[in-house]
Amino acid sequence: MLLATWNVNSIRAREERLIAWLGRRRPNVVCLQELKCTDDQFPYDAIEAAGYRAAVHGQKTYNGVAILARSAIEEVTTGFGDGGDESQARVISGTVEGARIISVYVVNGQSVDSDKYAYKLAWLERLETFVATHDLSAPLGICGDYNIVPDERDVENADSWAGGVLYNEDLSARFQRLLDLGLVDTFRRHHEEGGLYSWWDYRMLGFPKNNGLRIDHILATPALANTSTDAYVDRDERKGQKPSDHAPVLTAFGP
DNA sequence: ATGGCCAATTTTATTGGA
Repeated sequence: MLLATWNVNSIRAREERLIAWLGRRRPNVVCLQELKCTDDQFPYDAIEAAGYRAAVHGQKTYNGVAILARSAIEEVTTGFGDGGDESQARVISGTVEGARIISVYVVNGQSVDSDKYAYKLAWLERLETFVATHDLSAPLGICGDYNIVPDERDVENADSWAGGVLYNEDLSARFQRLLDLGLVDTFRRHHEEGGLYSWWDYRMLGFPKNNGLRIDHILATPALANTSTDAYVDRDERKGQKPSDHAPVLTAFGP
């Protein structure tokens, strides 16, 4: 099973590229983030024509997450369901081919002294609790834009990012806590080296200079992760006309 | 040393992204 995650930065702006990419890569399951559209604006027809089902949790202007799959997506739920704030569409879950799949769009945080960063930290607490409510002995993939740089290998210019809302010791510790629950960073399982990123700033020649961050992650329970055979960033999707500022990250599982 | 983006909406500016 080929599992992908991609922050498309507006699915309407990216529709043409997304459809072409689905046709080329044919992933079994795709977790999308930053749809930036409501459910009724979602391009269901084009995605269906490409051979995919879609479970969508949209929102006007901001956020929005989805799961695409070539087979049925069952038991779809949205949000954390923990009684907390569900006003931002950042989580959708579904079961595909016997694996529970969760698409997450973690809060960015804007600046460390902002209310948004406080919300990010509280949201990450909820994510940790949410993960722990699952059967972690079963196949589970939690994929998305985590807005966390796990460690120094995952940032090109560490000095300029250190202490910010994406890269600091507290966030790295929080990411590690997710791994300590039993999740595996499937990309890291196949790449111990640094310098491999999933996001590059549109500005200041970020991509040509490889001034990037690895913030999009496919985490999986051992039942799934132990079967992974390959993981990679599809850097070609950051090139050419109208790219998202994120490239897709993919992990292949199974025999 | 600095600039150099993109998308949606509130649109000829503002907000947010990372």
